[in-house]
Amino acid sequence: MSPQDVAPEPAHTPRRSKITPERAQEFYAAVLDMLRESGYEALTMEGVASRTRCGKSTLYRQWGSKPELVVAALHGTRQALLPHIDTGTLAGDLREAVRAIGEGSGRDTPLMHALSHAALQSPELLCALREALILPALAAIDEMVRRGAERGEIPADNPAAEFVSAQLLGVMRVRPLLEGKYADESYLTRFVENAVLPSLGLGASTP
Amino acid sequence: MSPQDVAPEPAHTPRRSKITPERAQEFYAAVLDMLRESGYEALTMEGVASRTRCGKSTLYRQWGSKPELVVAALHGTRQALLPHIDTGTLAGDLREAVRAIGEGSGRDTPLMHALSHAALQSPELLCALREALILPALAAIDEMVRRGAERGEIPADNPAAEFVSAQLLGVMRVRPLLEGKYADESYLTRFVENAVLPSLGLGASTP
DNA sequence: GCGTATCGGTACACTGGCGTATCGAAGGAC
DNA sequence: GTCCTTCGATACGCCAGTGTACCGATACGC
Repeated sequence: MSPQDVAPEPAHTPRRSKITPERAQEFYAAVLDMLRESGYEALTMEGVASRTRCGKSTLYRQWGSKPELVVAALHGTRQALLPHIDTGTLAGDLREAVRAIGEGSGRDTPLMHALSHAALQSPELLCALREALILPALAAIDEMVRRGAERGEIPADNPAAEFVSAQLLGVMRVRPLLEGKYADESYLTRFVENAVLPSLGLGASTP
Repeated sequence: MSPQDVAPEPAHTPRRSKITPERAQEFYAAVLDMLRESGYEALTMEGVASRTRCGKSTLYRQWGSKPELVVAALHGTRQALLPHIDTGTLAGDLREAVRAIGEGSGRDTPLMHALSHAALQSPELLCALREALILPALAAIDEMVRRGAERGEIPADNPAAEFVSAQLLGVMRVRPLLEGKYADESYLTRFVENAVLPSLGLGASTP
């Protein structure tokens, strides 16, 4: 993933011609990595410049300011938090979803943590965060629930249905405060088995 | 430089004698307020000094640094997020709890948001945050569940029991990202009715 | 090839917060 | 009433990050 390991030691950094889309992706990846590592406030333009081996002038020419760069990074790397999942049962879908989340918890969970407070104070940032990370995850989960209702696994008007995504995202966000570490697959799986599925009226032993 | 630029004090600020416990509470309250308003990173010693009308020297003499001041503020104002609640039924307790949380959501929810990311990078801060806010809330909720099991409302080994507090705290923390505003009483109540209680096997209509 | 636009890199002035030092003044002890 | 402590306030040096300006180098269009 990280392109920096293939740069052993050129005598001087090779000059670039223009900001190609591929090059922009490198910037975006660096920005998101730094956000995950240290948070929004600790992200600096100088840090981005030095990590990506570019001049600050390039950053300011292209994006203007740190908030704009972060928003662009979110929009520019809209990658699915959840892959497409369709196991045939709601319980299976949810189990697979938390497996995927736990597997990728080194990626999107820290990012949400890093941006959530900053986003509450910047409408643009909140909008970008929701579009890039939150709404896709919500949509994916709601789609699983919808299919489950369509198949008749749960009633179409199951009142717990609308809270499934909030439960999952919520527990992802609160676990670090309770346990000091991100929610892993094993915890999330137990949560789904023992809390989410029962709230929908599905027993823990449902296949 | 010249005394002409600011004349904010018609009356002279009354000198204080020493940092009495009451005075310390004023500092702590100011710190927590500023945390709620702007977050941990934006909190500055200079800001605290000017808001509390004290000299920076006083802050540094007394607390040494910003992290220590914040930790002291958390410890020094350990106020119950939840009042003591015992309505006689688990469902009643949980409904009352979310009512209290929703009512006080202008106080502790923003505080948790402000500190959660910083706490993940500072063990002392995480410890203080847990002791001051999180563990008391956890204990209160778990106590409700324990009493419910004792009364036979739910099985003693109900597997969903351990997730009740995580469900509640989690949804409190994720709501702003989904809806752009803190969880209010009405949302939390619907959540308890439609997700938490059903996950415990209690119907929504249980008194 | 050649010209030009853009790059990476650096220097600069500016800002804001940190932490220290110092000072006059007021409170409290006696 | 006097002395001594501690306060509030401010000035200072320091550092880090911002955003601009300028440079030589170089990839690309023609």
